[in-house]
Amino acid sequence: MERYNFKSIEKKWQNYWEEEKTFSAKIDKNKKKFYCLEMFPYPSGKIHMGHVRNYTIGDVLSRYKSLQGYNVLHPMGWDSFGMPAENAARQNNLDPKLWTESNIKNMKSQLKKLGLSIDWDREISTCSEDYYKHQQLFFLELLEKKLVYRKENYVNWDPVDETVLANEQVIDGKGWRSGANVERKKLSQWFFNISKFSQDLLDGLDDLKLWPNKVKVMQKNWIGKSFGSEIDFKIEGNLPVEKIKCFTTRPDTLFGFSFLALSVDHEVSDFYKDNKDFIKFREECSKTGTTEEAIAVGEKIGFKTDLLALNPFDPSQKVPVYFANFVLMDYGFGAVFGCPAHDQRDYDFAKKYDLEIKTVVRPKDQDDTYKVSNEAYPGPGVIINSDFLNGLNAPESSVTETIKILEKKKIGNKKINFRLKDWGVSRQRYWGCPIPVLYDNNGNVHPVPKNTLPVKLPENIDLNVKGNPLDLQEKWKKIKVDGREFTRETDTLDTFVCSSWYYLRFCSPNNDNYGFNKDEIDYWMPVDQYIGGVEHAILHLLYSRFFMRALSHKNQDINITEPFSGLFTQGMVCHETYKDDDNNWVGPDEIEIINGKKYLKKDNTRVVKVGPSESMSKSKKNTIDPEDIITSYGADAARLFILSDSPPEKDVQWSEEGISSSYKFIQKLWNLNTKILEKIKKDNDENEDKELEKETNKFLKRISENLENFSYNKIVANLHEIHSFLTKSIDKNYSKENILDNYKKILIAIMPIIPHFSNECLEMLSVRNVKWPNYDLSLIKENEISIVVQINGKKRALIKTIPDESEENLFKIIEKEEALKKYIDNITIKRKIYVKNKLINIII
RNA sequence: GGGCGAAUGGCGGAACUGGUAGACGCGCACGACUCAAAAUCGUGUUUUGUAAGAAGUGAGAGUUCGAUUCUCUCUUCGCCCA
Repeated sequence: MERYNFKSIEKKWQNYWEEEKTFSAKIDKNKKKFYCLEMFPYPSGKIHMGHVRNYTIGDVLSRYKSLQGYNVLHPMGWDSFGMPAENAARQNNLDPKLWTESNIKNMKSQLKKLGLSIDWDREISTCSEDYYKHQQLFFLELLEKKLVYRKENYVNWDPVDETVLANEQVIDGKGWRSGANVERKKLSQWFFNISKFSQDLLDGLDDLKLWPNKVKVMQKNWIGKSFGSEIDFKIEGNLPVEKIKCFTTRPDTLFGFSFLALSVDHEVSDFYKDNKDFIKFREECSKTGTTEEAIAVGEKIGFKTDLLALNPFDPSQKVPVYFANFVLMDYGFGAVFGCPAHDQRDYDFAKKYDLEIKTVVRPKDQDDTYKVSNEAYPGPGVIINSDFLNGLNAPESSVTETIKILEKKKIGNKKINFRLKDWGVSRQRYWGCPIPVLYDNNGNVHPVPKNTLPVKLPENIDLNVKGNPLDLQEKWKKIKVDGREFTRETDTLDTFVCSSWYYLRFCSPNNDNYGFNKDEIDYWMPVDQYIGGVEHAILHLLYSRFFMRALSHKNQDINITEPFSGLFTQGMVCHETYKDDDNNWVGPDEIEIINGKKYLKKDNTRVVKVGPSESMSKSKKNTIDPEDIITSYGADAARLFILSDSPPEKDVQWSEEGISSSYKFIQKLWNLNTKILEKIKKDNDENEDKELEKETNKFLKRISENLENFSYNKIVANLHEIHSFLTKSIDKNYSKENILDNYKKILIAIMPIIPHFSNECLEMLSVRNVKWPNYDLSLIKENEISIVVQINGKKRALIKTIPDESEENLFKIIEKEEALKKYIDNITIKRKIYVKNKLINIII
């Protein structure tokens, strides 16, 4: 029997698809559209298994929808701006553009080898001028709509590299590359006003029925709506400060007030800017870092001011005002009131500085003498020791009641606060989209005239410099407009901006005068199914949702607010980890298996330590190169295996045994195909067709359902089952016509999973222009079914009968059943529970 | 610390709205082919027991004729936020 030559067959079909432009998408208003999008990759140089999984899942869906008759848009592009290119270029003295372009070329050819149904004519790359010029125009439009603004903000500053670091580039307070202690520095930066849409972004989540709940919960928490009040505290002391505004979610605990805490960046700090102790304290604070985690874990420290704050409900109660390291300027107003009894952070602070701890909430099961001890009590209960608030249920009615009183007395207001902060988009980097803004000699902002866009990145420049290379490009920076001199903005945009609208560009990749074309986005948008890693659950997805709103803001031409109506987040690809005796990581390709034990390949004597399966990463050396896999086993085998072992939303474990078994299975399918072809050649008009029809339709039903639910791992199981059925029954007397008809349907149904194999076999049967085979429920109907007989809930027998049998008839059969006699003969039956076509439970 | 989720054979995982637990695959064992091995094919494979049977879905309780599925408590793990 001839072996399946995946190399030539896969190549053949990939060429065919390319030449025929099989996956080219065109608007056809008579057809229902389906926009399937996977998160586009960063062109790092090579695809990894995560890509294989992501794009295989999307490809299965695209091909399935296409077979069902949808007009499918399935594009691919490159998220090609960003740090790695700049770093690589710096290290090897290369041009980031050339580096990126050559990576794209390589990865594109690798993706093609996977046999993906992508419309490559729509390929886009965010670092190309054709892309970023539209982004610059959007920026200016947002500037006009006042959705972009400039403000001073603290950043992580690396004094050695003279550069701004992202939070994840700060490791233990040190720069990831230089190792220098990171400083806080105030810089003027560009911001997108995402917080303007906080409520809308939150409300929009309810309409996203096809999003995983966990992602919606994560976004909801990130937006972080909290309900409370702002309160003005009167201040006494020797400084010209009359009052300080605070935000709190627990105004009902005001009687437990024992200090007021300010951020070191609060305006009151101006009075202390020359105070040596305060300067020292502020330095101390910057060491603990500004992340919420660092603050929660770190020691709470304070600096006592000369001010006293008055309790608005009882002005005779005066408490000290502190600067404290756990108060952030960008939360509320940079000021919080401390209630140690009912907030652990405040409790720790009060203990340290020996401040009063007054209990004002008691748990429901305690009486009014209850006193907080050892730790704060933040839970629900009843208000005590609080004058006119006593007896209220906390926090439900107590918070709203307190706010009412505050408003009546004009000392506070109801206030909704959001955790979501405006999006800082300035990056002091070369390899990004230039921000199209100019400064005149007085530092005033002017948009770059739209007709002069794009602002192109200067090429062939020296990247081995400290700080932002663009800052040193004097020639590029200086520009004359209408005779006036200006200086260019040298910051570039966060790469998340590029990925916030690329889904629109795919609808009209060649539209030259604007980022997209209205008719085209009206037809294709929104994305019906977006697929990608859960690591983008918050930022990328939220930014994209914001960007769609920002574009349609004050623009009646665009009536899309949610870019992605369906979302699927796939799990990671994992692999066993290995270490040698010296605890060095060892890669799978450095290992040899002898008698079931894993040895180091190079000396064959030392056994490696097998560690847990972890997500593939270069540092742990547990990566598998997809290209090697495709070369040795073929794209269909790779696709089949990446889908087979786990549900797509969970992590999958890559294994040598697994991929090899998928490879063998395709060989088995091929052998079966050969047998079926022989069978079809022979005339045979005898008739055992019913069973074949039934099994085929059962298979089609299962595979259709599993495709709809993303249960792709179960599809692989279905495939094994139908293979096993056909292998066992191929020698039966099926008529030629029937076997052809059913086998054809099976081949079409497996096309989304293993498209090269399926197309090849269909071609051998001269089948073209295929449609998704719908199943026929009437053919699946069984004429004999098994019913479980339970005695007191325990399974005792299985009896065969016809469907929908009456309880009486069924019981007649049961009485005759030998195995059951010992249980029911001469015994009174208390009760019978009959679940039609499933089971009968006899209670004795 | 808070939120969300998960826990099923040696392993990955099935089990529709409560109704035959362990589909399918891997691994393993045995057999066939072979001088032999690999490949391939076949059979078996939750545990225990010769068997009939009994036990069994992280632990403990509850609801129910019946619980992997629902409720509560706990343990462990994962992810996110801190």
